[in-house]
Amino acid sequence: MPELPEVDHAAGVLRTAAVGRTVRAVRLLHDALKRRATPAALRRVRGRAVLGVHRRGKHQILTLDGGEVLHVHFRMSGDWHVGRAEEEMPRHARAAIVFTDGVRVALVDPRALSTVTVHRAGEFSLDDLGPEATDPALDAAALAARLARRRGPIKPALLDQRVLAGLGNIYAAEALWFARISPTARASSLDARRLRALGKGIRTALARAQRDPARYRESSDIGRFEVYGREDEPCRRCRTPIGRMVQAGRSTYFCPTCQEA
DNA sequence: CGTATCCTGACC
DNA sequence: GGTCAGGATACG
Repeated sequence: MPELPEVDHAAGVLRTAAVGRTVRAVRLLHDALKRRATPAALRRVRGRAVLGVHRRGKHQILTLDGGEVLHVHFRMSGDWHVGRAEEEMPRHARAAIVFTDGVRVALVDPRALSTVTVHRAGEFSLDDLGPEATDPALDAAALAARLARRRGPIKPALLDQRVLAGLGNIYAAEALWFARISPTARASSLDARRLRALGKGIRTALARAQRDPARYRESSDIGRFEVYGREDEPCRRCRTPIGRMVQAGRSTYFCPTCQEA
């Protein structure tokens, strides 16, 4: 269930499993994923060694020794399962990378919205992505520049990966709560003080999750988030019941009292 | 800018 | 049966 902390963790799992191994085959097991990569493209990665695994925003990038790139995005519900080729495929496996030594990394994704694509040497880029949400250089001035032309509300702007790479629906809400900024505040109208708070809020929200990677696996534990999913429960700062609204088709949770418009 | 769409599963 | 889900994108 991937937001940035989960993808970062998953990329580490993939790195451990894949780097230094040689691809025997990449298999796509669901029609939705097959639509994005031709059999010919998949054949091109056979026999290639994995040089590295990198994360950029919520993207995972495997670089191969022929310069090809295998690009994976989990979207809503992807995760890796590491096993061996002779084992039964896990439930909801939608793709698998099988290595020549028998190690198999399966992409488990109940909703089958993940993407796996193959790119020839030099033909892959993520140039449209904004700076990493976790980048310490993302100060008030940098945020102001990213948000200057966004006339709409701040919350949907934070979800736009061209503005910032890596922030998702949960941590956008969390960051705004930490920064005490209303999700409806106009993005381009935030003053320097609130931009500083926002930068800090983004880092606080993400760092908290990154710090204890085990915690993200527990789906129902109380206290995992400050506002996300807490509609009608008391705000942890001011006890006002947390509100919920829909912005750009996504749920936004917020405190109507201590997050200023 | 918001909305619809891709998918499946969990829950009411 | 309907609603919702942690993402991205095509479209109006």
